[in-house]
Amino acid sequence: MATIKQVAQAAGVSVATVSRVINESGYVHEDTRRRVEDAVRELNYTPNEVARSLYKRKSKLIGLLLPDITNPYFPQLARGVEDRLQEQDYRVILGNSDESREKETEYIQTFLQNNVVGVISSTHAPDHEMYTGLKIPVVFLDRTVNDSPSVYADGREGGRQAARELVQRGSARIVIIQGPAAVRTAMDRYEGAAEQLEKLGASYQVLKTDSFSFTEAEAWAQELFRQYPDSDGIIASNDIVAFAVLQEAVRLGKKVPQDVQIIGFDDIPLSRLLTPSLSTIHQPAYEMGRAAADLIIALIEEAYVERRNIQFAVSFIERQTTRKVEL
Amino acid sequence: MATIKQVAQAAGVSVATVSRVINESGYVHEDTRRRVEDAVRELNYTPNEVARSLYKRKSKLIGLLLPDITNPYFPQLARGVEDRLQEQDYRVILGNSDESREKETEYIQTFLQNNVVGVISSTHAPDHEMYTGLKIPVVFLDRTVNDSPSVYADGREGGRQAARELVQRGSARIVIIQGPAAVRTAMDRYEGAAEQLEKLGASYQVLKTDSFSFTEAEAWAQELFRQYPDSDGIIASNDIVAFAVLQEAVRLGKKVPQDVQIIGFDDIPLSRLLTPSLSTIHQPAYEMGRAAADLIIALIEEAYVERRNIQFAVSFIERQTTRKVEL
DNA sequence: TTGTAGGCGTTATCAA
DNA sequence: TTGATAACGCCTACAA
Repeated sequence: MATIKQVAQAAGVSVATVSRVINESGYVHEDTRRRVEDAVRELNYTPNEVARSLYKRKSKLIGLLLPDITNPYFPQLARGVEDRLQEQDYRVILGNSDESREKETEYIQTFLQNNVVGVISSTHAPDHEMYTGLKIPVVFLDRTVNDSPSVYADGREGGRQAARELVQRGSARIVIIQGPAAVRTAMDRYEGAAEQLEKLGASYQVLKTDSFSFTEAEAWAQELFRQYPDSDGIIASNDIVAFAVLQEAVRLGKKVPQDVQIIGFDDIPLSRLLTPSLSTIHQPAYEMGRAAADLIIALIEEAYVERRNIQFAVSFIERQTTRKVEL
Repeated sequence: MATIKQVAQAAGVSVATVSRVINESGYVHEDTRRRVEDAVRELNYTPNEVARSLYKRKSKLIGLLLPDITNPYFPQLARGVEDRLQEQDYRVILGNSDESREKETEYIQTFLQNNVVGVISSTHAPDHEMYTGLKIPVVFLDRTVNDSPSVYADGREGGRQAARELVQRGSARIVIIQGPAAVRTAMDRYEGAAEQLEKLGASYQVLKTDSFSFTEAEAWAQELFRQYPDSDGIIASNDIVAFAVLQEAVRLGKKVPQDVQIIGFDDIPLSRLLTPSLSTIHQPAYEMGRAAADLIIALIEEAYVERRNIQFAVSFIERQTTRKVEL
């Protein structure tokens, strides 16, 4: 990697002049500009971001903290974030927190040590001091936070929709699978569903679970039908759990959607390829990622940002785990 | 963020001394060490990695270049890489290349600008000059490369296994779905399968496809049964395609695995939750990610590294899209 | 229009 | 055992 000094030498000017042309700042004669540009090309020079970062006390790096990239919902968020950031010449440092405060703090710390200019986090502890004390902007992604910048989907409405669709399609003994109580979004979905079912005067049961993980999804699915064997409509806490529920239902010889209808949440890419394909509540994850990136960039680059809380609408995606509604 | 100067002042020593204690280098009196440590704690000081990086001309950053984190196979690799790197205090800058040379070069460039000390790449162009010209170590992940450090699974053997298992379970009109010709691993799988089928004297057909994407998987599945309606055994190019094939088979009223058996490749987490669950060739993605991280760290920190090419064994995971073999 | 020089936060060399 | 100080590569007053 060539340095600015070498370019200066090659072009027969001072480093200041080189700096001026590459940053397009200050005056520089057309001729010398050309000479410098030639030298830059010649030496294949690109500025050392580290030196820049040291001087300016800020970088083009943004920290992205996700619970677990392995969970099928997050890659889409990550991709959205990354794509948008990339377009604006920012780069992302990735961290998997596993919802652990300790890991989160550690990452935030090293983000800071690397002069990141902002962080996008999908955390359960948005009001933890590790965030509130931060001097750089933070955007909470997939988390509802009122007084801090955030991008999220309307989980509550999603829950309502799921409930509505199920009832409309004739389920009468509905079970809501409630996700981890600590996860705000999971609770939103649950509350929305419960609220709507009550409003409709439908009876329902609740199965409490405490994680979204692959491995445990199967166990819950079994538990579900053990406790509520005659349930005819399941509102799953997310698509993964819905996959497991479908599998268990089939194993028990139930017909889906005839005997039991299932609705997931998230609309991960594979739910369309499931057999039968999964009816679910769609969250525009990729767009949400992009929006979060947009927001953090705005917060970094602009003095004032109007819309600091961006809510995305969710939508019911009708596929094959729910019955056709009679018109 | 406190600086070393502030710590020095607080401890009543010079920055050199502070540097010595935090780096545990050179002599420093026990008493002053304590004073410094107190100051460090007091001010909550952590060294600025950017300044360090500038001086040392290297960072604790490693670039990770993946085709598309959204493809269910990659998050596991990424997680493995990230976990291991994190344990050794390295951080990862993530990039999605979409297999585009242009994007790859751009990322490599900015990685360099940020003083990354190594890159882990899952590229199709390992011998492109952007890699060969690099002065920092590169590990190719999920790509077979003979003369460069790499971590990969034995795709060829995977293909053979898939073929063997299918024949053993009675499929006689097998179709191999061949992935993108440009993708070495896809070709390995294909060749392994073809080779084994020939060896077994089994007849087979080939359906050529040119990407692994979600959206097109369905189209290929349709194409597959249009061209080979009486096929009774499918070796899919990966699990996603297998998902699509299963879906199409069911749609056509075929019974799986009675009428047609299906074998996937990768063993993405959701294939276990599919209904019927997907028989597939397992690649230890997470471990491969970790191994790649181990390898890059070794290449960075050690003068000589013995095992520069690490091959992982694959294994057949028997689930429900293949018949039980008669003993 | 251009160049000099100081400083960003660290580390390492060299004297003291 | 400790402290000045140069240097890493860049940017920006300020001077010329």
